Amino acid sequence: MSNQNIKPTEGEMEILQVLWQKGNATVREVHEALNKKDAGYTTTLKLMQILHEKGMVERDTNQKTHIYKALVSQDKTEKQLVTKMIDNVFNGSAARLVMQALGNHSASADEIDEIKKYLDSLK
Amino acid sequence: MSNQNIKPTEGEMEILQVLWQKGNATVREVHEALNKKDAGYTTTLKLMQILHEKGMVERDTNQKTHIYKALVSQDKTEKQLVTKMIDNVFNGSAARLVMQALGNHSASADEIDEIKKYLDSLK
DNA sequence: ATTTGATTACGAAATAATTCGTAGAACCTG
DNA sequence: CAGGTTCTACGAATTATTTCGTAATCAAAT
Repeated sequence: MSNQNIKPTEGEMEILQVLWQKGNATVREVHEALNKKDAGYTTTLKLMQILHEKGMVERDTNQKTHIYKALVSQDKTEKQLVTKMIDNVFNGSAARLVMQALGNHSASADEIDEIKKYLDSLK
Repeated sequence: MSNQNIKPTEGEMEILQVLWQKGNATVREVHEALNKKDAGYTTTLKLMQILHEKGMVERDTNQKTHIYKALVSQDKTEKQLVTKMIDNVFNGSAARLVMQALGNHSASADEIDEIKKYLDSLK
């Protein structure tokens, strides 16, 4: 099976998102992107090192300051998390998740149209 | 603020779901409903006791065998989890979550119809 | 060359979550 | 009532996750 089990923790997810958004980045860049009052620099560093151990990111160590890049795809990771939530929370019903997501959250009229179009394209 | 912060852990969620489904239940009933190879009876018990400490379930202790019942609403809990995922994983876009959930093939044709109806009802 | 500042490595503390062992109480059944 | 079973309580072990302190390394600047 070529299926690596992607299961980033919450802290790891925060970092992955910065990497997905920036393409690649140094520890400092990531750390500043998530300017959380709580965590220190070495905390971010450590998490990124763990991500590297786990094979979820790669890094270029040619320079003193390493440059990180996500190896796991955003799409696959999101899918995995969503699937897990559908199973764990919504008893396997994607529809229930969708309705819960739309019922509360300010889904704008635009978003709703977008989703409709998407549904039609699924058929 | 009347907003209790519902943040069940994964293990707690499993139990809550059984309680939501059954209405109320003993520890044994819950434990058997989730017949996981891994966990022993007292593990389930402990988790339910923790849920009780945290105020997420109530229990009737008149009989030797206690009867548990969820206090937090399924709807609110699901909403909270979904909202958190939208924020943490999808940068605030409910639409992105929805599409990810539907793109999955986990949605049947029936479900898709249901969602369409729901969207129409939204205005 | 020496200092200063930024970086990585790494272990370990702190926190959170799960799992289990054991003791004692309550309830049968004979 | 004695023995066996089921239950709760509770502490503690285990595992996972996050956070930090410190040392070593490197680079830049004086």
